[in-house]
Amino acid sequence: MISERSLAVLHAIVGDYVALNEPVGSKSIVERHAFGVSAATIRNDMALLEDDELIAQTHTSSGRVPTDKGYRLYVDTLAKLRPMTQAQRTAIERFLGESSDLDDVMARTVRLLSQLTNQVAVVQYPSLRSVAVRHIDLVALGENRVLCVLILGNGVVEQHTATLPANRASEQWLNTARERIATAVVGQDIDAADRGVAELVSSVSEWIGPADTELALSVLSAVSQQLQANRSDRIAVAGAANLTRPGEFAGSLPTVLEAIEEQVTLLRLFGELVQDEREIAASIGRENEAYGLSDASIIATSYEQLGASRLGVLGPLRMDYAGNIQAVRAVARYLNRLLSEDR
Amino acid sequence: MISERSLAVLHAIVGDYVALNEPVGSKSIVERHAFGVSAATIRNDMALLEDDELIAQTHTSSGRVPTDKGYRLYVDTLAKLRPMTQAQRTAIERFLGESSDLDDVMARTVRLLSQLTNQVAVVQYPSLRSVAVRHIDLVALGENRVLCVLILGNGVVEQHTATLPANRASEQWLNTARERIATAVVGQDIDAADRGVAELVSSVSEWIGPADTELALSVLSAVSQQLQANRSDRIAVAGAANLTRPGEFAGSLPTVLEAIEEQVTLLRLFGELVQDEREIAASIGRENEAYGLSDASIIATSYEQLGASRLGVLGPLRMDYAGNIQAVRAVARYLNRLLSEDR
DNA sequence: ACTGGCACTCAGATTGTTCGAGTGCCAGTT
DNA sequence: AACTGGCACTCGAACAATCTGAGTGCCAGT
Repeated sequence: MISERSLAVLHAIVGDYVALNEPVGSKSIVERHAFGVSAATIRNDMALLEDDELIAQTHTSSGRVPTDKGYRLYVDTLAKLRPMTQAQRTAIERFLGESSDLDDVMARTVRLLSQLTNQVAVVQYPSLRSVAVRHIDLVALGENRVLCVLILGNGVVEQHTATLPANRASEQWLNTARERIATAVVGQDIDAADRGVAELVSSVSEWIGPADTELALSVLSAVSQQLQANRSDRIAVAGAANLTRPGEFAGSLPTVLEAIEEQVTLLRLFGELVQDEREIAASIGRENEAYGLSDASIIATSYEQLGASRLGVLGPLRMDYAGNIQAVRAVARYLNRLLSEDR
Repeated sequence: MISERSLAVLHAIVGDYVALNEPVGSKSIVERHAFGVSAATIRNDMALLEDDELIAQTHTSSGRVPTDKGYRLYVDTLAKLRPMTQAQRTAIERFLGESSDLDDVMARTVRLLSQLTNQVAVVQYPSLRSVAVRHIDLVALGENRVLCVLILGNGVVEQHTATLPANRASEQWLNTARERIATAVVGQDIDAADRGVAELVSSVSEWIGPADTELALSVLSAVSQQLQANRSDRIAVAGAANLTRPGEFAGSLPTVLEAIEEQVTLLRLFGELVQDEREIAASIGRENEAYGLSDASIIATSYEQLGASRLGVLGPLRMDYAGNIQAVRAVARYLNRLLSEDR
């Protein structure tokens, strides 16, 4: 088992290393922290920590550096979170106030988070699953295309075009179809709406002439497809420039940039990471190996009461975990308030 | 004036430097290119080129490297464009085929361009100015908010929420308003539609009870605002990882990443760059100084017949201009076809 | 107008040397 | 048993000295 003081030493090492970006040695620890013991004693503790693979030396004889495992233990034993600085608070406050459409809110939020943490910030768009369909529209579009527009309770507008089979849909035909679908769908949440559409499909011949079943089916399938592909799988990213801070992602920068651009990766990662709603989750170094992000740490949480959407930051192993956790939590809380109040 | 052969030497230097990423010397030129003359002669030509500041040496005695001005002349005198490789052709062909909504098309196009060029690709969303309004909708949204949805001829859906003054709009009231606005707007192009709305505003008291003028005005202003803020000012970016190719953007990487993220910058740059419709434009090195992109070159063109929208690539000074120009042109042409055919 | 030859320059690689922060270990102290 | 001081040792970083070779400018000769 790890002694009380050894753990304190670990914390000191992580702290100093994050602050100074240099391997930290026994001597500098006694200087910078008021342990009541000598350097030699610290060295012994450090030897223990090294046995447990919590810290490592870059080469024989030079200060220690936390390992992934060390960071992990550090985060897990992180008790007191530093309160946010005044600057951070006012930044969030000032950011409050005007909000207009969802895209705007997302863009600003992600930028805010990135500035607060000086890392890459990632915000997933709110999930739509639990939100009601407010309006549906079918608009004829050129030859044989129909545009389905879905307006959701939280102000999100979904669009999708469906290609129709040969026989064209008249304006009037579209009107009846729209009406019919609307009654089955409006006011329902996404899942219920989809079930409603499914019923329409099964009873299609009852409400439409047999000649047009094919037409109706293709429209319905488009609507259903659109309901299912609820676009909560969009994300906003900001602060990529922070990755270039010298010495951070030396070799793996391209990989990280690719991962960020490849939104699917991020979505999977976030999805897997944030399992328990409401909790802050961290994934450190090689824990992200599967996503090619072994050199990065991710701090994330979910931000809708209902939980399906995520936000977080991505940064180097050597990051200010305490501060970033705090910032992620604050922004999530703030976004919760903004989204619920506002709609 | 510059001699025929000197120009050829410049082309050789640019070509070799782009290919090898090493300053190129007189000797290596005679080896790699079939000039019928000796190294010493080449040296004389190079001295001339250097007098004209078209090439420079990194230090006394070591090969020459093109200057910004050299690249510029190179691009301007680029006559024969290498035909696209077979691989590139098939990539574009394969990419053809399924297209669904605009977001998808943009995402795929930008990725395609990035892969073809191995640079950062930028595609501005199609401009909406010249496109007809196909449908307009007003949807009551919570307490005192109204969501305006605008569907345009090219399949783009615009959304915007308007906050109403105290007196709420009934569902029925919205219906009449919608109808009225629709007749003024549907079928018009954006500009005409905006004029239509302006007329409605000036004659508002005629078609609405005086009690509701305030209400009507706020809705109309929202619609107008939305028409004006035609969102052609969105852009899609891909291939940021290409910036990390070793040795390319050594110091300026953060700046470049910031510029890419700051879409406003890119939009301005593109806007200024592509003046003549249909033409390929290039901006090299310090020509981009105003945007903090002195280390980058941009190759861009416009891609809608009507010209307001742009696409292009951004890369290091030392890039394959001929190939990239070719790729940009091909993708623009392709996108033209796709967008016009399809809608 | 072009060429061959020659002296000169200079970045980059290679090697050697020194310096010092940091370590492990052990005998001694509390 | 826990801590401390001391000591020999290690090894990267920093610096200096040296060497190498690609490349140049220039000039006399074809």
